[in-house]
Amino acid sequence: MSPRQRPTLHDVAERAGVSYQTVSRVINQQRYVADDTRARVLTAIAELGFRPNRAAQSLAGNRSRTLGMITFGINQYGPAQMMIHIEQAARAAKYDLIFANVNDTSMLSMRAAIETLLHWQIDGLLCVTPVAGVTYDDLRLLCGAMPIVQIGSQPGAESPSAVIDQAHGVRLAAEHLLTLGHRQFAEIRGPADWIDAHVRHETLVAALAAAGATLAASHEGDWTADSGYRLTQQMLHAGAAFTALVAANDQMALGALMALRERGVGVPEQISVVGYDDIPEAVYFAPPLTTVRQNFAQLGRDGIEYLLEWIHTPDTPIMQRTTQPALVVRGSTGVVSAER
Amino acid sequence: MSPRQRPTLHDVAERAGVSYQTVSRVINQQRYVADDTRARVLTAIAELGFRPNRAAQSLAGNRSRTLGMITFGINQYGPAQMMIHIEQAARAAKYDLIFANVNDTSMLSMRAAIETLLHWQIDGLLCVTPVAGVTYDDLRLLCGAMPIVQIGSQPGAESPSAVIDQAHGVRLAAEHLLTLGHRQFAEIRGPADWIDAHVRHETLVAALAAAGATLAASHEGDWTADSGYRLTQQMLHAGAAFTALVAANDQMALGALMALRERGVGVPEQISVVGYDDIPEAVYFAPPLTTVRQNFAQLGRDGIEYLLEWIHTPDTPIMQRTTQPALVVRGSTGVVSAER
DNA sequence: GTATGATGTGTGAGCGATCACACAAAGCTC
DNA sequence: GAGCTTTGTGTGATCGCTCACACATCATAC
Repeated sequence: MSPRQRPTLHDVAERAGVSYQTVSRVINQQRYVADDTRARVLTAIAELGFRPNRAAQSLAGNRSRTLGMITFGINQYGPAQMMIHIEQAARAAKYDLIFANVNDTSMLSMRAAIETLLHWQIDGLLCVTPVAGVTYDDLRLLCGAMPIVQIGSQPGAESPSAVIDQAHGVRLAAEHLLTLGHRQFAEIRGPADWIDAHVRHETLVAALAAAGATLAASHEGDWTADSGYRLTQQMLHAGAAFTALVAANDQMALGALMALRERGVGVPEQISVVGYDDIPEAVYFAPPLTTVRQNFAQLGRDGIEYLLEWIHTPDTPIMQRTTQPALVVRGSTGVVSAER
Repeated sequence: MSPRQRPTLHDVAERAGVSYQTVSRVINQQRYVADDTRARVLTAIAELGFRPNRAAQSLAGNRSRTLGMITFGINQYGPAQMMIHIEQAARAAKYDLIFANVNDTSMLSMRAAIETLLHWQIDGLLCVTPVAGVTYDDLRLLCGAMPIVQIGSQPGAESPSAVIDQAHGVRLAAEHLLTLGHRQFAEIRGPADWIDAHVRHETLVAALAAAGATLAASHEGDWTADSGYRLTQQMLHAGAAFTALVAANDQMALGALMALRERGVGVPEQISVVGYDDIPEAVYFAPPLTTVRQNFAQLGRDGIEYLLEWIHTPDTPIMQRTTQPALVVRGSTGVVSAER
C-alpha cells in the first residue's frame, strides 16, 4: 500500500479482499481457488500492476525457476546460435536465464563463473564449454547435486550432455572427397584443446588411413580466417602435395581460399576445399564452400530439454544426446584433377 | 548447521564465534571490523564453503547488484561482440547479468522481456535494441525510475544512450569513393526499421547530393549475404549505371561481390564495393573488403559504464555517448575506371 | 575526570514470498 | 444424519539476509 513502492502480495490481497495466501495460490496456478475469487484476485493484480518478486520467491520457495548458463566464445557463430535457442527454450518453459561468459576455460575462471551463478539458487546449470579441461566430475564437485548438462563434451562420455556427432560429419566429408578421387589430403585443424577439433582430427586421420589415402600436412589453427590463410600459405610454400584441403571450420576455409587464390591455385580444379559449420556466409565464398552443417539450434534445444527434464524428474538417467550433422556440397570441391 | 544444506550466515557466525551481523559486515566489506575478527570470519567462510544467497541479499537489501539486458539479434556479429564486453564489464564491477533476447522488437515482446527482468529487482537495464519502435519513453513507463541505458538509439536523442556515429562512418566511406572519382553510386540499405540503417541511408543520400553525385539505385536488404546477392543481381539485370556500391554491412557486401563475380564484373576495376562493420572475415573476401569499422566492444563498455555511473550517482545527467567509426581501406575499392 | 568521538560488536525487525498446517463449508456415501 | 472426502480459505513460521539501531570499548580532548 505504500505510495511509491512496488505492490506486494499483501496489497493485492487487501484489494481483492482475500488473504495473501490465496493470492499466492492464484499466481502459482494452484487448485482449490474458487473461480470468482480467482477472477477478483486477477483483477486486483492487473490494477495494481503487481509483479511477484523473484528474489522473495526463490528465498521462500527454495527453488528459483532460474537456470545458469556458462558460455565460452559467444562471438563465434555456433555458440551464439546455441545461446539464442537456449534462451528461447528456457523462457518458453518459464525459466529465467542468468549467464556468465568465460574467456578461457581454466579451472580458475570456470570456478569463478560457476560461483557467480551458484549465488543465485539456480535450479540447473548448462555448460557450453567446448574445451577439454573442466570435466563433468569437476562440475559435480562444485555444484553438489544440482542438475548439470554439458553441451559439446567428450563423445561417448558417461555424463549428461548433448553433442553433435563430429566423427560422422568428418566421415561424410572424407567420403565425399575420396569418392571424388582425392588421395592426398591436407588439414587445418582446430585448437587441440577443443574437444570437437580433436575428435575431427582423429577421425580424419583414421578415415584416410582406412582408405589408403595420405595426410600430407596438418596444421593447427585457431578458428580464425587469419590462421587459415597463414597456414595454407605455409603449406603451399613448403610444397606439400595435396589435392584436398580439410578445414575445421568455415572461417579457416575462407582464409585458405584466399591463400590459394593468391597463389593462383584453382579451387576446385586443382585443390578441393571443405569447411565445417556451414555459416550463412559460406554460400557466398569464392567459390561457394562445401561444408558440414551443424545444427546448433537443435543442439541447444537438446541440452536445455534434457536439463529441464532432469529438474522435473530427478531420476532421469545420465545419457548423451547426439545430433547428426549433414554434408552440404557446393562449389569448392570437385573431381581430382588428372595429375599433379 | 543442517547437514546437507548450504551453510548460512548463522553457521559461519557460530563457527567464528561472532554474531551474524559481523559476518554480514565482513562479506560486505564494511568498516569497523577488527582485523583478527575479520580473519576468523574469513577462515570460517572458507572452511564452510559459505556463499551468500543472492536472493536473500536482494530481498533484504532492496538492491540486487544485478543488471538486466535486453538483446536483439545476438547471432549477428555486432550484438554478440557487445554482449561479451558488457558481461565482462558488469562482472568486473561485481554485477551479475540476467538477459532476455527478443526475436522481434514489437512492443509486445519487448514488454514481455522487460517484465521478465523486472521480476528480479534489477538495479538497471541495458537495452541493445537497434530497431526503432520502442522509444526511451516507452521503457521509462515500464520501468519507473530505474536507470535505463539504450545502446544504439536515435542519434541526437535526448535519452541516456551510447551510440556509434553512423553518419560519420558513411561520410568517410562516401568521401573515400568520391576521392577515387566515383560519381555514380548504388546502395544496398539495411532494413528501414533499424535506426543505424536509416541514418546511414539518409547520410549517404545527403553526402552524394552535396557532391553532385547520383544514387542510381538503392534497395533494402535484410543484412544477410543472401539479400546482398539477390539485390545486386537485380540491379545489374536492370542495367543500373554505377561504379561504386555501398552496402550497409559486410555480409551484404559479400553477397554483392558474388553477384558481381558471377556477372564477370571486376572489383574494383569496374565497380568498387564498400561494406560496413569490418567483421573479422572481411579481410579474406575476394577481394578484401574496404569497410567501416565499428568498435562494438567500446560501444558496449560505454553503455555499461554509463549505466553503472547512473546507478551509483542518481543525478547523472542524461546524455548520449558517441563512439567514432573508422574507415578501413582494402582491395575492393579503386580509382574509377576511365569510362563506363 | 567527565565529555566527545571513533571504533567495534550485538539485537530486533522486516524484506516478500512459500510451506505446513488448521479449519470451514460443501458434496458424497451408507 | 453421522462420517467421510473434496474443495476453498486463512494463520503462523520461516527462508537468509540487511537495515536501523543500541551498546560497549578505547583513545583523545579540554
